[in-house]
Amino acid sequence: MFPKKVHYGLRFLLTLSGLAEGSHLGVAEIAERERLSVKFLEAIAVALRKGNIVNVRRGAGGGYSLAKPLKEITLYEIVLLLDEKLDKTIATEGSTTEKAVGRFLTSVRNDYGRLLRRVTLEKLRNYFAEENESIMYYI
Amino acid sequence: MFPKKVHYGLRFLLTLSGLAEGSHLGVAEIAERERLSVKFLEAIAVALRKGNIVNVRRGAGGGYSLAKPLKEITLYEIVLLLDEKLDKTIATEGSTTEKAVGRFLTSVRNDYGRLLRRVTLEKLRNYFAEENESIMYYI
DNA sequence: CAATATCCTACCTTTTTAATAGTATTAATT
DNA sequence: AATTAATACTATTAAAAAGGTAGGATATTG
Repeated sequence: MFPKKVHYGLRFLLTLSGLAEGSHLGVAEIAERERLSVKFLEAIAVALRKGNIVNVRRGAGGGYSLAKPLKEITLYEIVLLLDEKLDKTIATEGSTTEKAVGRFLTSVRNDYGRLLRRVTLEKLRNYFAEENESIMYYI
Repeated sequence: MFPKKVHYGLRFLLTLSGLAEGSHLGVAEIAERERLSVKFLEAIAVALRKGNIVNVRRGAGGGYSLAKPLKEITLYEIVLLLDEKLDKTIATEGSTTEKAVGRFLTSVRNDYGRLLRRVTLEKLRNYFAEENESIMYYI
């Protein structure tokens, strides 16, 4: 249902969220930790930067950091930046059936958008924390 | 956001909803009215029949009819039958970030499913009725 | 200035979506 | 029973989107 870009983007942000205040992490480093393609992750990072989700510091010793805490980032922003499907308009022209179906599906898409806007990445962080706890028990 | 199959399927059902009780309409007839590919619409009709959304009468003089009124059909059923994306499971294995992201996105997908289950095709019919009214004014 | 990291453009491969064609099957009508 | 009108099935193809690669340009720190 969600493209890989969204999955990878969330893992990227999750990794950044573990960073100390004021520090940065490079894409190559993150890609290695997460076992993801460097080049593919680069493109995702650029998109997130353009959407003001992350800050960048270019050049040697640079990398990315979160522009705001996870609880202030909604899933809607992420999906909008990394999955172009959401904003392309549904045709509401043509025959009466076409118009009716177009308006109907548009209203559902709007409801879906509202749903995504209510979900923040704080929930993601909670899942992440849980996973790490359960690993702790093994040790 | 929704594939053509869903758009066409809804137009197909909308056309059937105008039918008198006990009568049937062939795919070729519907495809001509709606200016859709006969063969493509055939495949959609078969899927809807397998999902018990429509009844079929094969052979000469046959065709399709609604198996139940529009208000008893949810958008969830239609999307599930005509868009395979919704039921394929999201991976919740691998690294801790992968698991966390998997669980997070699965929960959102479930919320989306609940949203679709609350939407019935009665709303679609209302939009359709509106469109037809506004045409009436022109005449 | 050298090293390091992002940024940009173009390309390639695989998968999915959309559509088409031909044939087999079913059943009503004559 | 033959004819005809309809759905059902299988295979193929074309176009679009998703996923991934490659190389070099650009910026910035040390």
